[in-house]
Amino acid sequence: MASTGTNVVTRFAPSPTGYLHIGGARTALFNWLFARHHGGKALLRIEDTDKKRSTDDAIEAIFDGLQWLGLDYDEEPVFQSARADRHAEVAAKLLEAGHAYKCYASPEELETMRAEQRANKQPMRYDGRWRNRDPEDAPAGAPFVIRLKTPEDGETVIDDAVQSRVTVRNEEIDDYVLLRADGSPTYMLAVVVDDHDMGVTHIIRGDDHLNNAFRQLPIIRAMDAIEGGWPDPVYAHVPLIHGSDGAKLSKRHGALGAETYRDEFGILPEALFNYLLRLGWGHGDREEISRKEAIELFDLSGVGKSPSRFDLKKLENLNGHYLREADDARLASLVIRRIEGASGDQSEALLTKAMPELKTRAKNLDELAESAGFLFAKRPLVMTEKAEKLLDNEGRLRLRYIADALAKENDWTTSTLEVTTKGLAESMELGLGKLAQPMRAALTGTTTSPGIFEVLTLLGKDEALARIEAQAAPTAHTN
RNA sequence: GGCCCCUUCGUCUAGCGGUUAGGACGCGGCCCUUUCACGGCUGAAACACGGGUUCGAUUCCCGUAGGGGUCACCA
Repeated sequence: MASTGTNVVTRFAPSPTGYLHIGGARTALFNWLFARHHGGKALLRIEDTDKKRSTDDAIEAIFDGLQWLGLDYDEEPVFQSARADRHAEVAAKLLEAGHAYKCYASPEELETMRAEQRANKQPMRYDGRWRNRDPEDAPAGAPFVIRLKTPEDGETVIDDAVQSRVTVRNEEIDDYVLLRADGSPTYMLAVVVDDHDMGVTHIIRGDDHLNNAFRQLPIIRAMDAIEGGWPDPVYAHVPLIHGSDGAKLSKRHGALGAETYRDEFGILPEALFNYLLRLGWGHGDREEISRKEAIELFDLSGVGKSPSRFDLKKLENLNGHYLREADDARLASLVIRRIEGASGDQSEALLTKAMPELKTRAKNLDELAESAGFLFAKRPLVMTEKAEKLLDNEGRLRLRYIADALAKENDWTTSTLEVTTKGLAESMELGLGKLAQPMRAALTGTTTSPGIFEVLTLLGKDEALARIEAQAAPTAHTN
């Protein structure tokens, strides 16, 4: 089926040694987008061959991260560890057909070989010492590995969909191990076999695998020679994401899991989706791109060849954009658990009501939660230092007048309150700000908040007046 | 060290022989304004270097420098 070449099949193949880090997430995104763009299939494979480093928690974290980003897959995930027999079967075919051979060199022997190569400044490669040796020479009952017999002459050319034409001389590629002494497959064998069996047509992955492609291709070509039906896949090696210092993003180097962006940084999935899309891929001037548009626009020709650096500032800017677009009730449900003293349907309803005013002022969910704090604060409010300064004698005196005026207000709506307050300011020959700022301090305990009349209505007449009263001078004649 | 890849504002990028080198984030200024945001306007900011090819190079070729990746019975 893969030989028809018309149906696109991509795969994301993480190894579950940790969370879904940001580079993996982008690789997953590109694969998914490419498949969706072409109406093909997006597949998922867990490369859990290394049992020692793979954990169930990591697998869960990866599924969770992908789901959060909205990347879905067309078939059940393939677990590489379950396919060891098939990998061994292919190795046996290669061996039988003379494309592979048994190597009896011990790990210690190979280590000294490398040490010598290093000392002589030679390239460190397996020297093919068992390639043409008579199997009769094998020490009886000694363990052996199976190595691929790679071409010695000529060169291999890959027309990479991102890197364009890349050529490597075949002598650079050594006879690497396919099957370990214990009969288990190596990664190099497993990927090739799995990609073939899954019908993968386009291999989109980080360019740290570019060199691997030249090692994997010989397996594919050998199997194609043996039984046919093993076409070359299209390779697309995407440049890696670097940290702000220009070094490869790794666990030691600030590569965080998707859930960290979600839980700790308060990032919306659509924001990360958009940011990751634009990291390494561009389409003219387009910056804000929806999921739907991304599927329409994405193609490999838009992927750049140079590595990019991760920039949290830009992610947060994008997040602010999506926050403003997001549904109010959804945001309320996301943010409520981040707010002290807020819980239950009533709180959530109030949050939802306040959300249009709050969300223009936040870049992430934490800021959103912080700005909503005043809605749920208990009297007496704790004042910030700046708020305290606004509540000097003068401020408290003004609050006295405001309290008296607003207490008589029956129509507790923003428009009416605005008329009343502005009227009061006028009669006192003060700018509105001279009244609004002390009010803000009294009502929210801070110097920044949504519009003061929105704050009044959100709090309701009783609570608002109580807060103002709590800070107002006892009488209008303190002096 | 061998091999492979990369190089446009600080960052993400547009550009695909002739442009005042465009946009976005961030930064500065102004406007809006009850605070903070949002929004609008605006400013500073880039073709790594050296050779070619060409009437003409950011764009094509070759070097140099710098950066990155990779060299396991890990994946």
